[in-house]
Amino acid sequence: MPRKSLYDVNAIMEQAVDIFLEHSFHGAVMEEIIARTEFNRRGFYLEFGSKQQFLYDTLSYYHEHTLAPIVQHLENHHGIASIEAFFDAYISAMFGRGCLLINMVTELGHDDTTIQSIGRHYLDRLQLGFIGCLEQAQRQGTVKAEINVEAVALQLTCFVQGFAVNSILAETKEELHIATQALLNPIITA
Amino acid sequence: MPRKSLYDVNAIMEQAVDIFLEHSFHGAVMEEIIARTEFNRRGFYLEFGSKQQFLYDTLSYYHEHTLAPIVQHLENHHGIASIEAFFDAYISAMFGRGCLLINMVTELGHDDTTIQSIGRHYLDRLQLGFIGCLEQAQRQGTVKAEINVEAVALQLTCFVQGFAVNSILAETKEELHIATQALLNPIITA
DNA sequence: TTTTTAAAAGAATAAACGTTCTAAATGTAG
DNA sequence: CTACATTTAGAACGTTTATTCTTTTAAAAA
Repeated sequence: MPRKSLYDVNAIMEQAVDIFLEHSFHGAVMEEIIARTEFNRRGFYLEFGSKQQFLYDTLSYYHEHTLAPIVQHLENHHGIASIEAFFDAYISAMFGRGCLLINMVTELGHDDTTIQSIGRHYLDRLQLGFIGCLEQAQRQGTVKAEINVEAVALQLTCFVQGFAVNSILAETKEELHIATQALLNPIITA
Repeated sequence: MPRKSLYDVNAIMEQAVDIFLEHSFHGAVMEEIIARTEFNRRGFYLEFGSKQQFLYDTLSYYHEHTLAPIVQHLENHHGIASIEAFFDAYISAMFGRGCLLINMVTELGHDDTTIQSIGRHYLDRLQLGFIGCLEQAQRQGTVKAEINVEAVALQLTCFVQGFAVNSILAETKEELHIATQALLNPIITA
């Protein structure tokens, strides 16, 4: 029997997310990927085949382990509380780092249809999540009855991407929370 | 007397913006930059010194010719009308392309302090522009007196970056306009 | 027209990069 | 303990990249 490989794919993915967040896709060179992960070159290419495929897998891991659990808050359908929980979790995850998916959309989105499609699915899921929460909140009477649910959801979805960008430059978490409050205040019943 | 150079730096900058928007910084190779601009290699390095400096100059051109005229709307201090004019102009400029400055912030923002600083200045200017318009609008009675001007300005600034990202993936301009309306409606006096 | 000077074109260069290959090391089964 | 299969480490390879150099071309002043 042969020896078993020493590396833990999940741990590697975790570091890959950091590396791609720090340096972008093209800015992250194989040298650093090999050095900072517990990989050896051969293992890397046996496991992933190419740097490009490695990005896709990392993105998939990031979606599953970072984005999906946050979006999950919206899918609990607890109205406005879910939306607030979502933003709290989102700010914590993004602050000082930004969002890997959004970074890949801005870097590769024009050329790479795979990234485009992942990005669009993510936006759709957000949009549907917000709609569900807002409808629930309207039934509960916690948001104003007169708001246009789809339009507000579109606005919230857009806002989330703004957070992803601002998180890279923001000096403090505070301003992100203040912006969220300004966003939610007007739709909440007094 | 020697012959004069044939290239027009402004025209080149215009194309450079397109190239960097399409392929990102690292994704844009000198081969294409030389081929798509009316440049020859020697002229390029005589004029800019390096690809990196070329990016900075392109970014400066982009700020002056694309972003600044749009932000200018906010500096007219015509209250809510200025804000609406700003968003109309912004959506037109970004749709299907995204924002070069924001793309460079997401791609290079962690490593490159020059880009960081350009990005922060831009966000500050937006923030101040929104504050000026909102205060003016409050004096005119066109936005509600009870809103927290700084918080709403923070929210609008954040929203703008979300537009920059969504513009890359959005199918139609319509959804961007709808989101803007949802954003502005709650602060406008009935 | 001649001379001069710089631009244009693109070949050349050296470094960096993604990927593959080689040889040594090591865990496991018999 | 031996033999094997596979990992590990990192040297090697072929491309691609940014940058420089060389040669040819052409505008403009004398």
